[in-house]
Amino acid sequence: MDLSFNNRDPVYLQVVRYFKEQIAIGDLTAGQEISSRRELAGLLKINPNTAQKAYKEMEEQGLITTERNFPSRITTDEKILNAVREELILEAVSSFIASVRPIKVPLDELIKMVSEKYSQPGE
Amino acid sequence: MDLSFNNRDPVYLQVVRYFKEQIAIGDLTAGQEISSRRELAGLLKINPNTAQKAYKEMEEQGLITTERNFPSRITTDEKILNAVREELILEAVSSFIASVRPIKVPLDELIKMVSEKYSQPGE
DNA sequence: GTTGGTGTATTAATCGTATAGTACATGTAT
DNA sequence: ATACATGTACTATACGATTAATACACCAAC
Repeated sequence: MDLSFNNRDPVYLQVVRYFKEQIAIGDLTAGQEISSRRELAGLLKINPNTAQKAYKEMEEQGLITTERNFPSRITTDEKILNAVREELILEAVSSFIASVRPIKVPLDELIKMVSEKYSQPGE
Repeated sequence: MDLSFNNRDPVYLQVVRYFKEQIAIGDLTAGQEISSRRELAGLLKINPNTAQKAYKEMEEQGLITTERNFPSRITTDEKILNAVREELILEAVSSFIASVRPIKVPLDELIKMVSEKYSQPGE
């Protein structure tokens, strides 16, 4: 589990995002059991309450389910799972477009830069 | 001056970004006089200190210069001015790539979505 | 010299986030 | 039964960033 935090966004949201990415690429699949709050907190060296907040957020979004005091699981609702990938991509694209539109950059220049950067392994 | 704020990013940074965009598209040019802190604050309905913080940030980045208590001006350093556009675009592209790389989206899918979204007038 | 507009500096108040600490109910395993 | 791990809930605190409030120094114009 490699998760490097940035300072701007709330930690619990970065955790949520990490799980969404894992779902999007299929590393987390329907019904799969995930770490307990306390275990995750230990792994990421965050406070258990922060982990709890992240899980609660995911719960409200329907990404995970928890029955009684069993370890939480990824939802089995394929509809939700499939939507995650689309959601992440759409958000990224929308945000990108919004950033760049005011500057009136020609589309082909954008595409060229994206293509070059995307191939490069370096950051 | 149309600047709509979002709630996540600090206002003073959004102001800085706005000025950078104006510089990038040539609406603000070398040596041009800009609003005073208080005037800007009145226009945007923000606290004068927030305007001050934005201007101070721009000053530190060399975007504007202030002599004594004269109104601040856009720098005449063309080198800096030309770099602004590149900087904004590069930041946007880098951030976009960083968001999307973990999801392993095929490049052509990305390009397709960007192209479609960029043409659409709607948000 | 007084007024009013500059930029600047300092301090106070606000707010979201993160953390700490604790407690509780539930269920499993020994 | 006991011990332990689970999820959940609640309060309190700390901290940093942001914003607000105020005051000050400077200078031009009248």
